[in-house]
Amino acid sequence: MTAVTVQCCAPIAREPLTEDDAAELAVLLKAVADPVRLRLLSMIGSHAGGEACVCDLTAAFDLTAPTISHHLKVLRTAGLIDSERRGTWVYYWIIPSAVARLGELFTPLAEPASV
Amino acid sequence: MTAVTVQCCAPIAREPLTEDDAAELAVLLKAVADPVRLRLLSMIGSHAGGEACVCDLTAAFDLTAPTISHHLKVLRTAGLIDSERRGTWVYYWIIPSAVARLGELFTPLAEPASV
DNA sequence: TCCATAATTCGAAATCTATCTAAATTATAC
DNA sequence: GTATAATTTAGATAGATTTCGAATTATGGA
Repeated sequence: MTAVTVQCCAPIAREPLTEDDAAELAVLLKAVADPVRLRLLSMIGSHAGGEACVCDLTAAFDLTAPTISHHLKVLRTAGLIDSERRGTWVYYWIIPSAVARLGELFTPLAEPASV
Repeated sequence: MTAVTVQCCAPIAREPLTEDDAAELAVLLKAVADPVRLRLLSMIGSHAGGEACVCDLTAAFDLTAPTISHHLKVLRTAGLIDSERRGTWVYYWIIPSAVARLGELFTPLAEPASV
């Protein structure tokens, strides 16, 4: 036998969020609620080797370097990505646990009761 | 034996999002990237009976009725909640599949390889 | 039919966000 | 030193967002 668990509801729907928790969560969600940042996140995450050079990222958009830099900083401040300089270039990678935490907010806690 | 699955990565990080997909997703994420709407969503979802009256929701905030109405409309337009008038009052409930879809974006597809 | 209440819609004000240009700054390689 | 990659800063602008008060719609009861 496997799952005794009950498909309840996303953590966000189990009990009302406090005002403070909601404010904090909104900051995290705002970080990903932008088309450019979503693409940056997915480009970084899907890049070979798990990391991407800013030079590649900037080249993929029709935006200036300062603008890309700004978006990367928003993602970084939110704790979703991290970076390191190696020689001339700066590389970014995803922090999987942070992204997973986002997912857990909306995902039912338990597996569906075995069908 | 249970899981042969590999913990890969969130769908968002498997391959780069197209510009169109990113734009569409951003709309959905923007809907939840607001403290008031997050609280509304969690209040509706955690309310006894699975639905909540606008009158209860409005009373819980220090905001006017039109403002709450606006936020409910954003959530509704995003497909996250639905509503029905019953007599004098209007009731809202969560659309679980829509909320779950949000979660799936950031959740690793597979269970962790059995430890 | 008229009135009171619940909720939404409308229109406007204040604020925030994304983006640019341009310039300055930092770090590294040659 | 000089060139390149990237970030930061400042100021500017266009557009989106949050919020309100007033007007509107829908319903139930006197």
